[in-house]
Amino acid sequence: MPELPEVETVMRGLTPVWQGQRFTRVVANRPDLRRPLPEGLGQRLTGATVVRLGRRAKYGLVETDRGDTLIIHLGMSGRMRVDPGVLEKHDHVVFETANGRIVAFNDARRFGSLDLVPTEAATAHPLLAGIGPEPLGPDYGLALLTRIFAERLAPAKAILLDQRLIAGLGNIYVCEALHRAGIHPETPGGAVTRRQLDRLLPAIPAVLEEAIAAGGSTLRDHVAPDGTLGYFQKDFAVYGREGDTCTTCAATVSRIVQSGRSSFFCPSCQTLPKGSRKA
DNA sequence: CACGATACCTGTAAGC
DNA sequence: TGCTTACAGGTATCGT
Repeated sequence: MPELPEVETVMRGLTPVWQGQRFTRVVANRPDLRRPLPEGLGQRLTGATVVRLGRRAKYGLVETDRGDTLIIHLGMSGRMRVDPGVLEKHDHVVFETANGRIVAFNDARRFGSLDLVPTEAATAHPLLAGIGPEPLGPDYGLALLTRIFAERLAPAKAILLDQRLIAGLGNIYVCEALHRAGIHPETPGGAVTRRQLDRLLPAIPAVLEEAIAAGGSTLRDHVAPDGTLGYFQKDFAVYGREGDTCTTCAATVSRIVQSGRSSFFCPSCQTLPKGSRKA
């Protein structure tokens, strides 16, 4: 699930709960998620104070005064439940802080992961080392888009999903950004026109920032009404709207499958450039 | 190297 | 109602 905006929202929601707080108890209820949990996670975190919370791509980062950084990935179904009251199935790791707050990492499918590494090694961590520029960061621009699309045969959809090329985009926001830019998801990267790139350039940060704003607005006092952080409702133009009317024109939204994943698009707004063939 | 297919795991909704 | 199937917002790995 969680793509860049959801992870950003989760970390912003956790900030007032954890910032400056000391972990008093951290309990893992199972030995692994997608991968084994770090050895001695509870012991290593207990007594440490959170100095900073942040995000890189779809990874949440929690830096402590012991020089360690907790790296959180929510996978497809991961959520942070704040002050959950009663623990539920799939509350795999439970964090208690000195302010009496409780946060449960809940992940039914266990595609998520947690790791704890020295802060100076965090950016070199295998999970983070190969990740491309942040679309809301200083290295994002037309030069980046031009570079990642140029001379590629892979479809535009696959290029934007590739975390090594650009960070944080997932299935929803790629579909939405391509729709705004008028790019058919099967357009080979190298066939995307300059005109389309000019539209994509503002479309990507716009869909992300609008989603962050929508997530933030669901966080009344920084925690969603049901105590969970990780999912929020947003109205999408094409994602999940197969068979419905396009929000921009009168056409019907289509769904195709590309490398095993659904792509939603408007066949009227999003066209293949003349002369190009589907990737 | 670049790309697509598959596996990982559980829950939910739709179809029969 | 029950059983079966398809699908879900991600990514690592293994083919071709």
